[in-house]
Amino acid sequence: MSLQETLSNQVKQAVLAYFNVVLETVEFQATRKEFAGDITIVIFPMLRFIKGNPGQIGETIGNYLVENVEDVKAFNVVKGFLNVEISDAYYINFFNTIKHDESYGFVTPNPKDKAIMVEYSSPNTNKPLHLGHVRNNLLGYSVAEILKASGKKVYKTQIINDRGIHICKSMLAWKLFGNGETPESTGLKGDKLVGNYYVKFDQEYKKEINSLIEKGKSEEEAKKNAPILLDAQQMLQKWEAGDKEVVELWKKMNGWVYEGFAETYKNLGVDFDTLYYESDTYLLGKEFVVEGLKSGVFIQEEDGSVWCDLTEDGLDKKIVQRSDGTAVYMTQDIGTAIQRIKDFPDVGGMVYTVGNEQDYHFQVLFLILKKLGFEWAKNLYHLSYGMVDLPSGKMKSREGTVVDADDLITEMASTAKEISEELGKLDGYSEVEKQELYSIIGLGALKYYILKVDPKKRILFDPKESIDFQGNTGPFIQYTYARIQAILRKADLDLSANIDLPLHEKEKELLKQLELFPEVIQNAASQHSPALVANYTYELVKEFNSFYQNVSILGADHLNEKIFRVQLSKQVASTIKNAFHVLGIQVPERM
RNA sequence: GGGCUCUUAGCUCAGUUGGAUAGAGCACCUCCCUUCUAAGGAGGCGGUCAAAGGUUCGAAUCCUUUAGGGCUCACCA
Repeated sequence: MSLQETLSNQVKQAVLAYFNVVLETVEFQATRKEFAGDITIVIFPMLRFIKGNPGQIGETIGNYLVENVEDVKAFNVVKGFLNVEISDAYYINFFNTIKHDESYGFVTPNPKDKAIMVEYSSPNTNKPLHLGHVRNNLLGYSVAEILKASGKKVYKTQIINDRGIHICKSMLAWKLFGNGETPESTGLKGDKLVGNYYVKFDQEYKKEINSLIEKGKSEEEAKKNAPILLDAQQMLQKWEAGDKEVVELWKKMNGWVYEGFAETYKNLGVDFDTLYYESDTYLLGKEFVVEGLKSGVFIQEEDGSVWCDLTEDGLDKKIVQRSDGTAVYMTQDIGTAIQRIKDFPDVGGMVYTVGNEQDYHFQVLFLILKKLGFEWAKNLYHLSYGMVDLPSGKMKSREGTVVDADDLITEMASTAKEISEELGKLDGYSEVEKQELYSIIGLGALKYYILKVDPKKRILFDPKESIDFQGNTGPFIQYTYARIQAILRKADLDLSANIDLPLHEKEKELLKQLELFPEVIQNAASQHSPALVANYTYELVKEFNSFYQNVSILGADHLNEKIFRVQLSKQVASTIKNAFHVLGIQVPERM
């Protein structure tokens, strides 16, 4: 039984004994630092059931706790807050139970439990990944890792949008202007090369629109009838008809893009367990349109189009199949969800990492799947995240204001290099080791900067601030980890012993902070929020640095004290490592 | 216009079943390296929690209205 549960029970007993009242719940909070005590019991909510003044009630309960709970050492009451002091023995005992646990805070998955599939990234294959994708990837990956750490089996996946007019535009432009260029011939990453032709298409398209307007067409007409657009549309039709030449080109160019993406994913440190391609899934879902019609979930209009009427649920009517019988996005998503459950029967729920501009789409999708009667539909979650804005405003690919993912990663590492060289603490590191470290620090800065913000909120990405390495940043936390490693390298001690001695105030604060970690992981999992883990880690590290600066670890007066402090530092390092692991951030031995 | 959502220090953000004097970092100002890594620590400055009402012992947090941003309302994805 946890201390809080014990306290809760004892408070209830005290209230029953002294006031003859049965309490349902007891409200706890951490005692604020300006007051003596460790745990605070809030008296106010009890006033609804107990007549009397809060101070007196607090005194009564406090006395009862001191007498009946071994770990309660003392108490004080301030304005209806009962601050309870917990014995050092309790915290030392807690520490002894966790100090050899390298996976502290993590829960091992039960193989009998249902798995969760986490979808993230899901890019179009016509241009390189940018900062928006980076947020998506970091969030999706981290939430997947957090879910794993919380005791769930997880599959990471994505749906690659490899077909459609967008890729045909790149294909057409390459065919017209590419002169047979390849990644090999140009030295360009495949996704960059294909992206260049997407831009090229847009330029040509605009030229044609302008010349059509000059010839007297309206803007709308010009946009619809520009020859290059018509050609692209024709290409899409050919693709759908399975035209050999088009399909071959499509395969070739998508192949280039995949190679480019693979490199970016590798550099970003994200991975997938299974992949879905839109070209395989876009026709799925149509059979469920038939099912839905049979069961009355969908209705067919006279023109043949099929709709789902959600007006009773406060939503609109939504089309699920065009009048020509072809599938729309919604049809495909219905099919893909069902297909995934078929492919992975142990999956009991899914998380979709997709920007908040699609909130409505997912609301509708989940509702339709529920109406179609799928049991798992209630376990679908749209991990909706806010846009990434730049100080200059929104990112717009057409205006060239997007921040390229690869460039960003490179820049972060080179900034890390500059700062590291300036500080000059890496004597004895080989060039390879140094490069690896710069990458760890640069990525740490980037990932932490993005993940520390609540996913739901939009992010203002300030390049200058993102490469800040001081304060609430990834490198600050990595630095603390490296500092502890330096101590551990120097500490030639037997760390297996259980030490029992009075705690320094800073030691106690650290232990309290460590105690929170498992709960933080569980909360982060249920709320799908890496930000909770990031903010927790920052608090832990701040606490440690204060300890480090105020208390001598290796210079402790007594051997037992020294051993304990090294053990404590080691456990803090291990917890930093675990917390950062679920954020997808590595920790360095030195920096 | 309908729906959803956001607004907390100069800037970027915490603040999770409603609880004590609203907290951090950056920036600015003081101090602290012959002592375990100063990418650090100790402190200072800085607030009408967008505004106004309401609910109650108590509201940044819940409700209503208003103002200002964002997203969305396609036989696009």
